[in-house]
Amino acid sequence: MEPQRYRRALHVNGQDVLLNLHSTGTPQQPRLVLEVNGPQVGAATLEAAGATIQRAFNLDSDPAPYLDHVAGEPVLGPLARRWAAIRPVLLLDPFEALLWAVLGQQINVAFTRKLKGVLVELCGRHLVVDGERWPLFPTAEQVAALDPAQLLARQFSRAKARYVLDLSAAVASGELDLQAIGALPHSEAIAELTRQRGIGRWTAEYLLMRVYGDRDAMPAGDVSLHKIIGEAVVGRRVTEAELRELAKPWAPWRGWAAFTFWMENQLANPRAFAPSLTPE
DNA sequence: ATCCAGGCTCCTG
DNA sequence: CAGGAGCATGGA
Repeated sequence: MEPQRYRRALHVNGQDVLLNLHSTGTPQQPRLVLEVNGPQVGAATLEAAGATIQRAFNLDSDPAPYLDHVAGEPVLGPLARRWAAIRPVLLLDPFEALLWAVLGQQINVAFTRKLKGVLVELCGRHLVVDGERWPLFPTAEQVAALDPAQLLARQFSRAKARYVLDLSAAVASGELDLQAIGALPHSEAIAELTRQRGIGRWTAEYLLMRVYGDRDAMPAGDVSLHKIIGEAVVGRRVTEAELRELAKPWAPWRGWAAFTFWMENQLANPRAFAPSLTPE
């Protein structure tokens, strides 16, 4: 196994820290080491960072029930086994994930990264560790304070600028409580999220899957899933309604099923979209 | 140029 | 309630 390292700045337990995750040990006995750097990192922050990483990398989840459930599926079964060692990775920060999802609506991933970079740049939040500057995703308050004209000048569409600013204001005011939504049952969480302008069903399901770890949440409106699952299972692109029907037997693992197809698709087509194996 | 991209809102029938 | 038009923007 190649040595892997993952580093990023994150707001944890009320403070900004730099997470440094790397693997050691052997392929037989792999071992993950997490370092947490920053000014005055206490035990509570260390613990919170550890819990965040453990959760985000799905380290405690057991793929066996998923594999069993789809074992009889002619297409998905073998694919799930192929990707059994790779668990769906969650996103670390709910607010960042929300804006990521909204930014990514109807545009390609490269451009989504660019737009996210604009927010980071305009707000300028960062952490300095050992003289090195690490960008931090802005707070909801910071984004809400931006002028729409700034965003329009930086390739945001009018709708996108509006969604981003309004949603940030809603999070800042507490009207949209991303933490509380994580405790709601699936359908209530979807309803709570889609109440906001700019969050449709795709975005809500995406967040359930990638932030809240709902293993059954599949963004069935996703055009990439229409193509890759449709072609893999019935030999042609399918509609959202067809995908929902086709995915029913995979419940309660539809989120993991989507992940499996995304991984497989990337193997076949390296330039295609796939969920990052490190939280973006 | 043309089509596509990890959709959403709003308006029809 | 389902379906679809219209929308904006950049990338290939």
